[in-house]
Amino acid sequence: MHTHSEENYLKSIFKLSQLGRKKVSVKAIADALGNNPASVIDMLKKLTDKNLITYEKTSGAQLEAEGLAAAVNVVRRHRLWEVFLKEKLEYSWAEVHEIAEQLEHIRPLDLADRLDKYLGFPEFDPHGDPIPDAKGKLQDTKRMTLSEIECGQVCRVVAVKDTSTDFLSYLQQLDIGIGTQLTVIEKINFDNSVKLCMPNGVITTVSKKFAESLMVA
Amino acid sequence: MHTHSEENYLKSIFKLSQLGRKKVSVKAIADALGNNPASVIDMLKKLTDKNLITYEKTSGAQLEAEGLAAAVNVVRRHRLWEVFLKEKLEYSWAEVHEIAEQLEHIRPLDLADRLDKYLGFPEFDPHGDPIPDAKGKLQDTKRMTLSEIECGQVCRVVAVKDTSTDFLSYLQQLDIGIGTQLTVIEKINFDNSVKLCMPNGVITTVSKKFAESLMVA
DNA sequence: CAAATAAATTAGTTATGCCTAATTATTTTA
DNA sequence: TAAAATAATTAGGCATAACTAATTTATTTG
Repeated sequence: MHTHSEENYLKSIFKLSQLGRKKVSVKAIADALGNNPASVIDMLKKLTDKNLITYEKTSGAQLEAEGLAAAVNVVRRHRLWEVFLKEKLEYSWAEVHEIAEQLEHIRPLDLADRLDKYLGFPEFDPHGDPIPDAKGKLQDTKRMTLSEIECGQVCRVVAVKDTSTDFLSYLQQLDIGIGTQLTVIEKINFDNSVKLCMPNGVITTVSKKFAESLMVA
Repeated sequence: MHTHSEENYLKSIFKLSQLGRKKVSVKAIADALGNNPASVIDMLKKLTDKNLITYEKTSGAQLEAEGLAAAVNVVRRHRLWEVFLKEKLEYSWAEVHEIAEQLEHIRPLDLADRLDKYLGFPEFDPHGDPIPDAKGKLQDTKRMTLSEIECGQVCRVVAVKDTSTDFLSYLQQLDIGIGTQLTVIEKINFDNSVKLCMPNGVITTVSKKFAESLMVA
């Protein structure tokens, strides 16, 4: 099928396009993969030749049907292996990702289906992300505001309700953006403020107003 | 640590040296890996520079301590994954090898130890080959003649007791050599002849005399 | 033992997938 | 809007790990 590297690019484009706009910039991909933008261009050309993506100079990359299917499949394999590593081999939440990065490329494709069955068809990976089914259908996660999330739950930012500069710059200051994973540590009854754990482990408390302005899934 | 390719070469050298002499020829490695002899030479030089093997022009390759340890570790990982694929994912005897070829390279090394524990510290893989323990110690398999093998058991040829040309050329004709896997299908009471299944699925019947001349493990 | 055969080696090539440095486009922003 | 900053692109290179073709070294065998 596709090389490991091609799969990694497709996965990155998929994840980035899930967040922001449809067209994914070269820089975004380069940052996501830790590669040089020049290398990204090389690969985008290759993926275009294979009809996996649409890409024209200066515009961003966008997945074609076949590329999308391949990307979702990689995500599926990745998340299934994460469940395996966590549930069966007792790896911690933090360790599973890196190992799954390798396991996600193992062939044949029916390996994922067997693993899926063996694991009891899990719907979410250890990070709370939904696992696409064998047909590539992604659970559509219900969107809600951060204020509705229960204590201890993990969610990720999917949109903002308030687009004021004040709110956006505050988000930027907190290093929260579309896609950021947030864990709700505590909900303060007194004023409905919410204590959050950031992906890097930093703990922040945000106000009720803030929590009601952020859409998560 | 080492690249996938390096690991594959080390594993090959290990397996080949387990059978015949200590020094493994370029051609043997090339045949085992399906690579060109020229490619093998390139890699032998690289492995020599890394002190993983000893290799001088025209002589064969021999594993150094570090290379041996790495090779045994790859074998261990390979066989553990085979057990997983067979026992947990219900793959057939025949399918597990190819998939394990990929899985054996996944890092970190402690993945194998966790898998080992999870599988209940199995001693043999689905082909009947012993699984090295975490310290790299290989179960020393007891050698016996083919005639002593029970019905249904899998074994592999480790030596010949009879070195006559007649016997050796008969072996060659049957395509049986050192390392060949044999499955004992049936033992005929009448004359103690043995019905064998070859790795390619061909069924052959051999005499008592033959079975007593072949050392297996 | 010398010719024939087989094995080992060298030299040069290729495809992947990455890189740096230099250049060109596009956005920002003053 | 023009200069500055950021992003995209091109050109050229490098390492890995394979290859082919030509050559040298070893081993068989007549």
